Amino acid sequence: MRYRRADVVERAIEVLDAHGLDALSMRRLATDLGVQPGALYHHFTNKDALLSAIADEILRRGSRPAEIAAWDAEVQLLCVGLRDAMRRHRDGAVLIAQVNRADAEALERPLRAALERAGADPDLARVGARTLVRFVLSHEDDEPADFGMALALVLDGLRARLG
Amino acid sequence: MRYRRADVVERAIEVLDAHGLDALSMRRLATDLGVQPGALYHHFTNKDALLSAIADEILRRGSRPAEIAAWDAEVQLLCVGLRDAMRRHRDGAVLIAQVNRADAEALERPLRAALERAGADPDLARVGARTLVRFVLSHEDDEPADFGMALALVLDGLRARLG
DNA sequence: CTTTAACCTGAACACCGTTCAGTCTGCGCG
DNA sequence: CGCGCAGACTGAACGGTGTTCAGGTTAAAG
Repeated sequence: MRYRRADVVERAIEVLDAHGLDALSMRRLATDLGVQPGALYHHFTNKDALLSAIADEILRRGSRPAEIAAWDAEVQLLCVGLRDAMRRHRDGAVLIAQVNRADAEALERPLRAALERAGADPDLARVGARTLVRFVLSHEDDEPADFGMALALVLDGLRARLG
Repeated sequence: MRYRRADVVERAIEVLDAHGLDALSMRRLATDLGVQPGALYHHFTNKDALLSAIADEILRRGSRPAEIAAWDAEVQLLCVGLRDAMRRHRDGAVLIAQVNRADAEALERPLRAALERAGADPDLARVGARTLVRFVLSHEDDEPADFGMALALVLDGLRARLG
């Protein structure tokens, strides 16, 4: 059997869901594919690149078309969407947080755009978007009610600055 | 030379500051102490226990006596104190965040107490404290101005609920 | 001076990410 | 059909990692 990049990513996500991020080693994934470990380096320059591809795929599957709504409803929708995408996979938040550390821009962009459209100045939009992303990434394991309460807290803070 | 637990922790912090968390392996630390790797397991049951002891020491050094002040000033002081303690050491936030995942209670307690003293109900105090801790841990590398702005955002959200 | 507990050795086990020269194989082209 | 080629893979190694453990050493207390 010969694989392409996308096949490897898909199988990696299966290993992730079944055994967790700690178990997702290059060797384990290779064995799972019935292939030598070195073969994976034909598809990805290193493990970080593989994890990055997995994160992209997870987020791609979870992305929804933008909706026209009030800015706070839109921000809430983006945050909940991100949270849901993460939570569909074991250790999803840890994985995405790890990748996000290398490329924070990607996740923050839509939130920043929403805040700017709501009238936030660039600094507030940047800081607000970053705060929200990190907030969502760090609340993976919380009860939905707690997450909602915490999100409302941050949104109130933004509301006080946007009117 | 023979060492005690505290000696090992202190040397570990030196290695951390000089070479970063990635370089802080049991072997590296053992070599640095002029000792076999296995010797470290006489002082700590495993690496996590060592990292936990390091985090405790870093936080202990950074702790200050409680001050009597308005609740928001007190909360701000606690957050800034935590941030400062982390930032005194290379990769301090990553290390403490890692340990905090296993024992979140310790860092949240003082904040929760402050919020409860300010009149927050138990749920709000718990969620608020957790949000603040995670917020501080994830903003290690930010400019002080950005950190201040983001903290003000969360504090505003709390103010809107506490009056 | 002896006992005892703390500390450490030396070696091994089972993993990890990564590299690379060489080999195989499926597919399009002539 | 056969050829060539590029993408996919092998097999083996390199230098790391955390961890275990039976046995040896050493400092300090009685």
